[in-house]
Amino acid sequence: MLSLKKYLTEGLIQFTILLSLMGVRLDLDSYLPSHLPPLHEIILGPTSAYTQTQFHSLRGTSDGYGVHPKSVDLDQFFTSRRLLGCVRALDRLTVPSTEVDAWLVHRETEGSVSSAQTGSSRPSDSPPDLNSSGSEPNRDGQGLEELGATAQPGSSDLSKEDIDLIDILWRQDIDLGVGREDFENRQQQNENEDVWEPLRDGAEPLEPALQVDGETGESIRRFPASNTSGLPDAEPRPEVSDRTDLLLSPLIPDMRASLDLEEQWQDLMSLMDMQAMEVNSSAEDPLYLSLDPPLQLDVNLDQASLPGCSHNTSSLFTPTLEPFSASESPVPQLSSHNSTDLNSTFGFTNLTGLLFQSQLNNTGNITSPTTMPDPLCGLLDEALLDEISLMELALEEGFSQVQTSQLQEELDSDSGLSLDSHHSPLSPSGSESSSSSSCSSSSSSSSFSEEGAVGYSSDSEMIELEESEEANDYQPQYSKFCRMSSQDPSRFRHLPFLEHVGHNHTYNMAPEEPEEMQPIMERNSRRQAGFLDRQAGRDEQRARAMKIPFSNDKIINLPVEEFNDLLAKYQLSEAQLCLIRDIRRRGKNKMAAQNCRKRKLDTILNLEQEVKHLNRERSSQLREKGENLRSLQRMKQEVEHLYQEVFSQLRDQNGRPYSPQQYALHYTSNGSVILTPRNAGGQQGRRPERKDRRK
DNA sequence: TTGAGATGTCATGGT
DNA sequence: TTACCATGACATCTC
Repeated sequence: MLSLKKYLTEGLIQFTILLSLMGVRLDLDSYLPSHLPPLHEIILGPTSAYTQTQFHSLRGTSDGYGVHPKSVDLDQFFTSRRLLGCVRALDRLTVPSTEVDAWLVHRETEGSVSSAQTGSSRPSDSPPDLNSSGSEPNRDGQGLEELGATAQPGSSDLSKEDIDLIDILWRQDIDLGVGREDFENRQQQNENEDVWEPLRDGAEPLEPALQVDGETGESIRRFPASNTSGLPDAEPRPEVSDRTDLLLSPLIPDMRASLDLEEQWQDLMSLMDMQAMEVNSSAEDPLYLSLDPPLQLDVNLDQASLPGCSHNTSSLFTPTLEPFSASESPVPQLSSHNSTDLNSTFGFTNLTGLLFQSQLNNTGNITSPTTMPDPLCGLLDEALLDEISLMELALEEGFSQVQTSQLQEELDSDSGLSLDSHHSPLSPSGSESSSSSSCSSSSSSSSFSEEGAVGYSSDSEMIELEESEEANDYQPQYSKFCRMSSQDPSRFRHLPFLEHVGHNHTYNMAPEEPEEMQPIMERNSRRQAGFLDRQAGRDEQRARAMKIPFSNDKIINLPVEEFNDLLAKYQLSEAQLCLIRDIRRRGKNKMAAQNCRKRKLDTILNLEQEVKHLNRERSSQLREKGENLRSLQRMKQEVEHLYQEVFSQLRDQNGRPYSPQQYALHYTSNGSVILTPRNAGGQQGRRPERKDRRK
């Protein structure tokens, strides 16, 4: 509407003057109603870009060959098919259909609209009523006729091509900042120089009038009106009615597919969440500690007696050293000093370190358990300790690159997420990166995969996803993620009803949308119409102005061999060749930029998911670490009590207990426990007492 | 009027 | 060398 106002307020008067100077009588008042499209659209005639041709209507009803190559629904169609395949492969989802709702709508309007069917299809023998569907009127001559304009093709001296050219030149002047005065002056100059005379008379000049494109600096060769192309017309433009029929052949509006897509997304995401939960639950499994081989005490039975070893576990976990502090026992209380000395005295594994350290902890002399030396390094399985230490290293000192890569592999295997993955299963449009590289090859072979399209964003998809976000609390990144998609229009060159859709860089909007989607759609429609009219339409206008005899889609998407062959078929000027190459370069780069940005979003989204996954895993491992530490502490206490119990029950040849100050039990590498005199540091090999004892 | 977001385009480097 | 792609940077536009 803004563009309409702009044209009405600024350009319409000038254009009226221009047309009046050329002898064309236009009833511009007929364009004033608010529901009419901008004037330039009316004059330029419809392209599939602006016409509500409802190409999306075939989506979901066929194999997609009815989808317009640049329709916003094409990517969604592919996405829907792929997701539907995934979901069906899971054999657990049933995709509900809203077909019944559509039928009810049809039933209500059945009496009033005799020719209309459910909205999922339109009879081919009944011409569609574009105006009644709320879409923009046909911008070709047909549209002019419907709007009551008197400048109909064939009824005026000016052909549609001339009107296009006039409009293009006028708009280029506006783009260059030429004011109204300048434009009027130029009009007068044109009138004086009779520049338009050949056009009006339809006489073909010997030399086509050359004009310099102020925007591109290129020379525009203008051809007479009688020859609409001025060049070998290898692609004759069809008549309006034929084109319209062809374009409107696949008219099956399909909101159901979009709704299905939302549901499929929800199910797919719930599945992925379930997988993530499984990963977490597996990671949270407690780490069971075991002693293997079992603690073994080798005590010399010849020199020691063992009067009844109590295995009362309650006593084992009593954090005191009552037996040692008994009054009748000659064993004095041990101090930390003794413990240190003992540990430093014996080079091999010393249980006294554990014993006395823990004892001191229990008596309150030593506070932190982390300061004590690892007393179980000889008792616990080394593999277990390695595992614990690795976890601590990972948790407290960060992941090393190797660990990160391992974790990455695990994450990839678990959730399918990858930092560098361009084929993330999360991606609604999957393998666009590889597809972009295969764009030309696919177009050359005229075969394509459903996910390999390269092209433009799907605005209706975005709208649907936004709607689904609001309704289903979708994660917003998914709409952002799905905002850009890829399509390759060249892959649909063989489709007959798309053959004439060559200048479409815009997106179709679904013609029959729910009422609640209308504001969003109108907003996006206005935005895209204005934006794409300037951006994507620029090259189209240039191509038309330069009389490029083939479509921009071909220019952009043809393989280089076919492209060169196409160029060789025509006698093109240098300016035309330059423009064609620019269009090709810009078009390819445009798609590349879209793919690049999509990859960025994919990467960001994947990283976001990965961070969440790592956070969950970190929490799980922290819990596991705490459990391990508690278990380790319990084992320390148990070993301590076992030591005390065994040591207190050892007797020498005289039946007296050994003094803890003079003897200590040591755990050797072969699993035996020996009793060693503390002052016999150089006599470690001597075993005064040895007692085999299975625990 | 300003800022954010989207998109197109150009330049550059890699393949 | 040429064509193509990826991407950073910038411009433009809309909201």
